[in-house]
Amino acid sequence: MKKTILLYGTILALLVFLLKVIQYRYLIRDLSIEFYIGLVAAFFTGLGIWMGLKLTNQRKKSGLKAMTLNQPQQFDISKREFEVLQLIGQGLSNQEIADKLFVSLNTVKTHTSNLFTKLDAKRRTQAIQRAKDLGLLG
Amino acid sequence: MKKTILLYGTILALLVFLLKVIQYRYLIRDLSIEFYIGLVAAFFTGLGIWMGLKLTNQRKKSGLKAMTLNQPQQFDISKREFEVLQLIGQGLSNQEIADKLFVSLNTVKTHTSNLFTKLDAKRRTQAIQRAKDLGLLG
DNA sequence: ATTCAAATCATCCTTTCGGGTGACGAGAAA
DNA sequence: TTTCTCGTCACCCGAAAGGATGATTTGAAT
Repeated sequence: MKKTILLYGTILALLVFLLKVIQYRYLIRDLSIEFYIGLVAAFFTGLGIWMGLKLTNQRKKSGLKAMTLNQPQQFDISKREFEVLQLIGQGLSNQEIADKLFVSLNTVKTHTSNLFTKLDAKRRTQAIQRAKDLGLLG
Repeated sequence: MKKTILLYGTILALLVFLLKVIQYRYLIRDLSIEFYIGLVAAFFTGLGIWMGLKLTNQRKKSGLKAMTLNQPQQFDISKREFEVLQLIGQGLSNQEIADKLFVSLNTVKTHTSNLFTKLDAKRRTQAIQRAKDLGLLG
């Protein structure tokens, strides 16, 4: 980051210097101040976009780190609860989850209740949101 | 997009004009051309970063799958239904959606019913999944 | 003017969810 | 051994969600 700022400042200084040189060498100072400004504006707009992309790329990288799946244990979520959470995220009903995990509907409901408490969610749709924010789900 | 370009050009023109005015009014033209350039550079760098973020935000949501979000109209989903769909995706209950959109609970239920039919989903959690698969939600 | 889609709201009814509580066995940890 | 967590299951009850159907209004298109 410091490198970027330094590079940035250097480019700016160089550009100013370059313009100065052109200015004093060819004496076109009065002819096209607008041209200069337009040039600088266009150049730095592009540079800004580039920087913006770089910044978002870093965010994507950090997002990918989160995408490498945070461990549910870090949020007091047990393995079984996490299984249920994943199935909820896939849009399954409690009954379908129960069938898929070979347990009773009541068991699934217990797990979901605990999940909602631990994720601070009131609904399963909210739980999905929370889980994704926490990097627990893709 | 055209609006953005127009706005952009307008801002640029205004800035140039402003500098011109300052230049001829206070006769400080020779004193600080670097200052002008720096100002313009900083301003347009910020503008570029802002534009870059705007551009990447729109592509960020779709992630690895597609570059742009699909339009809900392509799936016979009306604007209002899409609004409801988005709020569902944010984990809101029907009542909360009704409050946020200033309509009755029954209206929201009608929209959700139509959504489930159009998305071939049985539950709202499933609808979220389908919508994301179709590139309708981030 | 007529047609049509969208948005709105309603009623009735069923299913699913969610909260609260209690219980019991297995295994790990103290 | 005792304690504790985890996973399992049950019951009750209220809230939320979902299905089916019909009605009204408004705005846009024909």
